[in-house]
Amino acid sequence: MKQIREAWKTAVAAGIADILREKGLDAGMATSSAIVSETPPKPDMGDIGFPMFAWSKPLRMGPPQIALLLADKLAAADTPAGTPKAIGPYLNVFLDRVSTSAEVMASVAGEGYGKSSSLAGTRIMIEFSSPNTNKPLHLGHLRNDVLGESTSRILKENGAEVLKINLVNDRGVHICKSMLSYMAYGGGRTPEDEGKKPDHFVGDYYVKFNDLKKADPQAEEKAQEMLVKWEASDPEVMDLWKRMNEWAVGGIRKTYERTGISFDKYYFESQIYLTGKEEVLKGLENGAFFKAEDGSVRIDLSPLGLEEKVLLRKDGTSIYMTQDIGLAIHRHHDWPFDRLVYVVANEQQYHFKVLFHILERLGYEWARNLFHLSYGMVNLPEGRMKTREGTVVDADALLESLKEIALEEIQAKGREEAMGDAAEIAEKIALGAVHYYLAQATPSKDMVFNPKDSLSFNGDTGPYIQYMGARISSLLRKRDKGEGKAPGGTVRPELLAGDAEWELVRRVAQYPEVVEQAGSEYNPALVAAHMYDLASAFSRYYHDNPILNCEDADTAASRLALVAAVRTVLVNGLGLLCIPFLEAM
RNA sequence: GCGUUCGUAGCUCAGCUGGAUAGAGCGACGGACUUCGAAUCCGUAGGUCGGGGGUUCGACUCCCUCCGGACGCACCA
Repeated sequence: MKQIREAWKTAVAAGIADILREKGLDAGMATSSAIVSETPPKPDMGDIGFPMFAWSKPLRMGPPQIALLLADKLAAADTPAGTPKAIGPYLNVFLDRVSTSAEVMASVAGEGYGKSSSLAGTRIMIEFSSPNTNKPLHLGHLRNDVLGESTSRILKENGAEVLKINLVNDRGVHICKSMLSYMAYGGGRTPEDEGKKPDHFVGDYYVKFNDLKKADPQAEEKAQEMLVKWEASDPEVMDLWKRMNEWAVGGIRKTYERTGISFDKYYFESQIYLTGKEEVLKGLENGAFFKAEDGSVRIDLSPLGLEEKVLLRKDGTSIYMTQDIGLAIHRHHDWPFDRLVYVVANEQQYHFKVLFHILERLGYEWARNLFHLSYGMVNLPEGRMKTREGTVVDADALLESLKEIALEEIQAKGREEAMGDAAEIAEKIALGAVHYYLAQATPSKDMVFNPKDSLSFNGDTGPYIQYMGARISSLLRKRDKGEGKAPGGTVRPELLAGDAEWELVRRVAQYPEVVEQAGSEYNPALVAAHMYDLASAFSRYYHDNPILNCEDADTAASRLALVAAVRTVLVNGLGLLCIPFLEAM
């Protein structure tokens, strides 16, 4: 589809250049990159649209006249297969359906439909999730995770070499709080003793710190003192810290396994929180930074229209920013990347703006290719999630409850026997529900997560798309068993040129362009939207047209091939979105 | 107060980078199972795109301003 589009752009450019020359004007401006193409709003208006407005001024003609003239020119010229037609101020192309269908079907049948080489040779590091080791993952992390994982997969699909990394926040005063609390109330018990998932076990003590504060007014200070001991590698503190961290990280990894999230490399703040100091001092030497009167090292951010920012305290200790400077440089040393993507909530926009500026100021070439994939908050229908009010949605509990509801639904429909392991399917439906819901929203915007809506099997949801995939799979299973009219039939592209079939062919054909755009914009929501469009187009087609049982063998074989192509796109696209594809549900 | 950002149908979201009558889903109302699984499909109602200016042949999209929400504005991470 992209090649076809590009070919037509070139043809249109040549046509415009012709007209320019005839008018004695400079034809140089009519390059194919100057030609805007779009998709007409309705299929009966054609397959590719070229608006003529922009040429109105140089040609001193009305757009409709240009379109007419151009249509004539192209009709006489050597163009790709298809028919150009002037429709108002647009020159629309009606593709040759038979040859296009044949081409599309052939390319879907090949390996890895949707892969492109648009990012070939690019090394991209992407950081996401970044959990704290004092509590389990919550709904906000799930959005982060699905964005990070999907974006990684989409970048890879476009040919990039991707390294997924997780920066675990395993140090700091908040970690000490759960440790203190455990010392007070834990009694040496382990997660196994209580039969709890270990990250929840740790998280519960973090919450209990509130009780401790009431019981011991010195609790906050004690946490600070413990942090000092930790930094001094006090053996007792380190011992407990290691034990609790293992619990927390172990539990969090279980959740990643469950949701299909993975990392190529883990970084732990405890190991790198001191880095960055040298780089800041280097920057001080070469004049990027300056020493303030109080002895702290700072940067002047007036080029950004901001105030100054401290990078090293007057006592020489480092801060969050220092650490991130060091870490970025360190990472580039570990794995020289062309781009680095940080999937971090939008509350840290200022931080990254400054960080990127600092790294550029330090003269790193790659600093211009750092990207903050900033995403909005996940709110609930009742409002914002608040830690203090206990309204934070726990990731594990959410998945569990969605799974249960899905299972009940399966039982209510009496589908258990038809699908083998009902619990496993229910789990995959729950995952599909959450991941689709989170991936479908534009990343940068805040969103409302409604658990009930996400699981609704009607409408724009993950389970709906999974269902359509299952229905196609069911048809194909039947074909393979020799049911229906297809046996002995031949796939013939001319049987895929009707309006109904063409609707599906077009959407299948558009998929690779969608993946490419999603990659260049770091936006999985584009893929999600296309999955829904395709699934619902299939559903309509399926409702209106017999597939397995249609009149003759050739038609049945052709339609089954078309529907199989739809299935391939669903399999590939859902894969990019971390949504399990289901053969039956 | 300053900065960033968002405001599209009752609700949740799209809107192809400035173009063809602003689109979906949910909810509401009304329809469709003797035929490939109805977890489905079809139809109806519902919008002065937060308000007001401006740029443009053309603005939901760009600029200004006001209103409203979110998030930032640490020598915390």
